[in-house]
Amino acid sequence: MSNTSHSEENYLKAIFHLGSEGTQAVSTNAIARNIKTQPSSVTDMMQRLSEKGLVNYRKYKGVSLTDLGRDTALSIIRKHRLWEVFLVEKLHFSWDEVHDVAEQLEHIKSEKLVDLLDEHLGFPQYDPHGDSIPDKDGNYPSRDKQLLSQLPENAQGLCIGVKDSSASFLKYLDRNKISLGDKIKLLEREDFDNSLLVLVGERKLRLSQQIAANLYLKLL
Amino acid sequence: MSNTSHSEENYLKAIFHLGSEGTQAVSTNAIARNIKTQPSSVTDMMQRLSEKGLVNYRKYKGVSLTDLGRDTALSIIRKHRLWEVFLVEKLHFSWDEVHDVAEQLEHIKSEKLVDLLDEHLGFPQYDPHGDSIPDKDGNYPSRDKQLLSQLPENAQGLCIGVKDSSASFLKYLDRNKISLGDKIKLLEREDFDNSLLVLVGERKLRLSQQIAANLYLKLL
DNA sequence: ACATATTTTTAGATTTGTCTAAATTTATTT
DNA sequence: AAATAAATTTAGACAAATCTAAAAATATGT
Ligand SMILES: [Mn+2]
Ligand SMILES: [Mn+2]
Ligand SMILES: [Mn+2]
Ligand SMILES: [Mn+2]
Repeated sequence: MSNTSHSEENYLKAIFHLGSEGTQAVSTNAIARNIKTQPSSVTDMMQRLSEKGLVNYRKYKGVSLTDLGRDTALSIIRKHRLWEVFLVEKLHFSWDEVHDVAEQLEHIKSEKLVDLLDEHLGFPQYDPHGDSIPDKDGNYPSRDKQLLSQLPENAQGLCIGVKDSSASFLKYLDRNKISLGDKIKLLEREDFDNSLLVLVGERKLRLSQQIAANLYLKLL
Repeated sequence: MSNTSHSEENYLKAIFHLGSEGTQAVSTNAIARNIKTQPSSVTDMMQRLSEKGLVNYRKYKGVSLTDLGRDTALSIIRKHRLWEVFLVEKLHFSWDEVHDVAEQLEHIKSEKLVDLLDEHLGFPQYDPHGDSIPDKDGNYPSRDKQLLSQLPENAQGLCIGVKDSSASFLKYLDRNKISLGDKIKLLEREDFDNSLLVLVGERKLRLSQQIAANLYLKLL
């Protein structure tokens, strides 16, 4: 396999996430913003990743992942999400605490470790935030899901994921007792501010547009 | 806490191990040999670690750990050994496969992770090679153990650790079905080559001096 | 004690990954 | 189609970690 550094792996992941799974070209500035670095550093790195055959880079035109780059990115994402499952299921971290630790663990290099971890966890398909976990060949299920904010009135579904997985959003959900797996029904939309009146299980709640735009539902 | 790099941590660990738990001064060359680097790189690093207050360094006189350096080294060793236990107990790695992965895992920075891992493993006192695991304050049990090679005839004890934990030695032990916890009795020593005739459980075995010099026993 | 060998340090170079400031290219307005 | 703005790249610098070769300090042997 390719011999990628910690830093190179972070760039590959960013390109994957920014360019709808790596296929689309991504701009220098978008990457810089994503990994909190300067555009000039991104350009440097893109030239190096291009040398290594991990990205397709055309000056001023943005980058996309090569097949090799995509495989590498998926293997990092696989590790990230498996470690998140481990932290929540086995060590009882809460879902808002796992990301930063997983950012470190995802760079550990040992195929055996990843595969045994996967087995130890019972080959989970989704991480604690509802994101799907690629298998060892890089395949992952894509399920159809919709943002709560985009549903028509009276639609209902199961909450299966979050779009924003920042600690502050996750803690908001905890405080309001909204968890993955909950049944949510859209009762009515307030035209003025686009806030929603919803039924979470048995409870009536009012959710702002911002909240609703970050909750994924699987329609029932 | 101190903000140590991956590389700095490896140097601190080396100094700890080479200078009987960090208290004694260690030579530049010994460190270089231990971490497979050049003596000039060691000198450079010692000057940097000294700046950071992690080691006591006197030109040409060797180096020892400060209290802060010792604490840091112990925290890395704690993590290394806890991860080794995890890999063996939970993921079913064999004891000769864990070291290299633990060398990576020991650098993950999250106090919460380490403490929850410790709890998850049931606060183990020893790693798979019989080395003791420091607790969160850096305390660890020291038990009296003796090398099999140094026992008098007819002495017997429990095998509680290995001095050399290289994969090749550990695999030799596996092939010969010698494990930690086995009862070993020294039947006779051959004067010519210092090899030993021993009883491992019920089995009679002849062990070379080299093997015997790497097995720790607790006398019965 | 003096010559020789060994150990350790310094000097200078290299790689990786980052930065700021300036130059260049591409996009947007008027 | 210029002029202006925004995005991107280049140039040059820097810190961390490493190396090789040369110089300096320490240890050893006669
Ligand atoms: Mn995450
Ligand atoms: Mn996640
Ligand atoms: Mn080890
Ligand atoms: Mn060990």
